[in-house]
Amino acid sequence: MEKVDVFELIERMAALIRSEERKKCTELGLQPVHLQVLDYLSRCNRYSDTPAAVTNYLGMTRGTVSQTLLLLVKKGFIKKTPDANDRRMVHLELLPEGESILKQARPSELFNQASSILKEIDFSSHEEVFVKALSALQKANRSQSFGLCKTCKYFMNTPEGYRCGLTKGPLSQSDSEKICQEHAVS
Amino acid sequence: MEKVDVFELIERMAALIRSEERKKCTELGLQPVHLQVLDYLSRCNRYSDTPAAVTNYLGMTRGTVSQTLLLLVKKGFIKKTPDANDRRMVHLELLPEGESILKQARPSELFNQASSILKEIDFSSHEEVFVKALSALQKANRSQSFGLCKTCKYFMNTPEGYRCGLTKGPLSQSDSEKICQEHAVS
DNA sequence: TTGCCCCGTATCGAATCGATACCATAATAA
DNA sequence: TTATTATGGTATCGATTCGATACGGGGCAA
Repeated sequence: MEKVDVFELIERMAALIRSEERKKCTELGLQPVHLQVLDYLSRCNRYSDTPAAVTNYLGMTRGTVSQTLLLLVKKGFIKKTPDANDRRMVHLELLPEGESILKQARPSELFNQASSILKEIDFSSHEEVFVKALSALQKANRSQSFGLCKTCKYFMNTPEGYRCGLTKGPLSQSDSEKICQEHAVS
Repeated sequence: MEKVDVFELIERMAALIRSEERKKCTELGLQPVHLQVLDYLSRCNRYSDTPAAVTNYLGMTRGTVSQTLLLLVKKGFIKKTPDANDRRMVHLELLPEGESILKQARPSELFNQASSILKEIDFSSHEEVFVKALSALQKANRSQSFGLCKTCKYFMNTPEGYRCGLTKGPLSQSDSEKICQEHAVS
């Protein structure tokens, strides 16, 4: 765990997943936060299915959470039921419609593609698993044509230095390690 | 890669990182999207440092991106420079202030803690690396007291079934695998 | 030149979000 | 018991964000 920072890799994967989710969200007419709330509600038990817990977990204010929940109720994704013992409290419950939206929003094709890419790879070390997992995600995401410059099929290593075969422009070491929009896999 | 879904684990880690970032964001008076833009700009080369690329990458509309960039310029985080050849285009550049904010917003303590936890663990299989990485993240995040019920120090396995030592309430199998707000590590 | 496409911006309206104030209930103290 | 404080949730307002639409200006091809 010394050469590569595993959590740096995880953060990169998280960013990739985030932007994928964002696209799904706009398709479904939701904000990313709404999905996060639904996701949380799908994974909490009866001690943590309250607005206050959502507030703590997501780091929003109570007022904002209250409104978000109002919206989710109005859309029919969740249900509120008062607590039997403490009448200040409210329990939240994910309705089938909410689960369905959640399932739609999950970038499952991306994951499936990435999984099958990952399956065919042999690993020599544990850090490598993360490296390969990230690159599998990036490959699976290639439809959007974003990726690291030096993994692009137009990337050329000439005697005069790195060069982009598409634009013919020279590339610095730093360039080659950054994201390019024109990224293509061979 | 059959028993546990690696990307399911990654998604969970992503969610954890997201909520951590959100907290940092509100502290810094920014929206999560702004950080995502800054992060992108720190990792793109001269073929992808334009508003259009940001638009594609984050899945927002051009108008929204334009406004976001306006705000980031006003705050002194980025700089715009027109393209020399194509005068329709604009190149974006992260300023030192922007890099500094980005560095502040990154949940580095969380990662450091998680890393050191992870370092002391032996792995028997490659999938296990992901399982342990998630649990390391959760442990490092314990200050917020969220975590899986069955990993809590109050979790009890009695002859009559699972039970919460804090509330004395019985727990179903499903309960025990969900997030609890009162989660504590021993 | 004309027409067309692309990049970026401006504007408007709907929605989100945080701050503040507020109400109801519970827990605690007097 | 009553008073006080703490807690969980809501309502309202203003600032901000975001998407839709329209627009201007530059490149490109016929």
